[in-house]
Amino acid sequence: MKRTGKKIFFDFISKNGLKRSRQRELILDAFLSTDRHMSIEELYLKLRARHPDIGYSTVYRTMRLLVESGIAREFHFGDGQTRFEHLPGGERNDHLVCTRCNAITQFENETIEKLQGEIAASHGFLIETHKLKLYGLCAGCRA
Amino acid sequence: MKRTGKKIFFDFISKNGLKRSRQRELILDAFLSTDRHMSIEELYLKLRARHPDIGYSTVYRTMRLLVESGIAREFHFGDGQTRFEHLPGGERNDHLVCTRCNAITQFENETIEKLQGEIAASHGFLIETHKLKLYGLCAGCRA
DNA sequence: CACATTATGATAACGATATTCATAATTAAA
DNA sequence: TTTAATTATGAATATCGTTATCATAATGTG
Repeated sequence: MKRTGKKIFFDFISKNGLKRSRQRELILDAFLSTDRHMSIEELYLKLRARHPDIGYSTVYRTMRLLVESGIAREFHFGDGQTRFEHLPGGERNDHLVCTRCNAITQFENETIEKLQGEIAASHGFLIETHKLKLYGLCAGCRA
Repeated sequence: MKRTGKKIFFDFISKNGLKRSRQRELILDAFLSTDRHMSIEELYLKLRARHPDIGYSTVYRTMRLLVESGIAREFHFGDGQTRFEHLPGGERNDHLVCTRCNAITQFENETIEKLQGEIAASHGFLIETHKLKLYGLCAGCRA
């Protein structure tokens, strides 16, 4: 159990009366072993290369569990597919999204977050989370 | 033609060899007469109350035209449904979204936008647009 | 007014996601 | 360790929002 993410997930599993399975571990590994924002289909194809017996539904179901357990987070970038990112290591809510090549870069900015808090407060609003996406052209695509 | 939005839309219609229709005008009116972020279904239900002969498909098609003509803009707030907002009067990219009652309030903040520009610049990124959503509890739901 | 064109509404198709169900795997108890 | 109860799986089907198809109706142009 080298990975923190794995520990969190399997703790979640046992805490909720669920069961460990080969598939869940494989899907978790596939998810943890990439830095990209993978969609279900991408994860499925990646997995199927080595494990042709894994079903599409299982990937869906397991990704839902990863979200519930708090180690993954859903993201929608507007292409109709749900994508997932790692959560441990702090929430990553802010992204630069290239409208040409779809490259996604994350950033964070304390000042912006502070301002968000002030804006919310002035509306009597209590922030749970936020999402900030800057759409445009990345350095590569501008060149 | 009292409304600016109407003029823009029907100019777009004739400029593109399309035709005016009773339905298009009704849908446009329904859209213009609300401040909320309406989904297709909500618009359809609102319309059907007075005009039971309007079809679902026509609402979809017309909303696409409103977006193309530049007077409406799509938004996704994570509930799986596309919602539309008025465009004239400046882009509105920043929202407070209540996770309990789904109320949506817009805001804008120059300082945040300036910081966005700086962040993008430091990545060699050219911003075309942005979306900022603060999720949490609105004043009403906190009480 | 005629005719060519576009719009309509109903229905079917669609893609992403969710659910069903019979079978298989896992865990807890004995 | 075998059993028994429970949960997980994969395949197929259903669902939801959205889009396309198609025959008919409305529009607008000459």
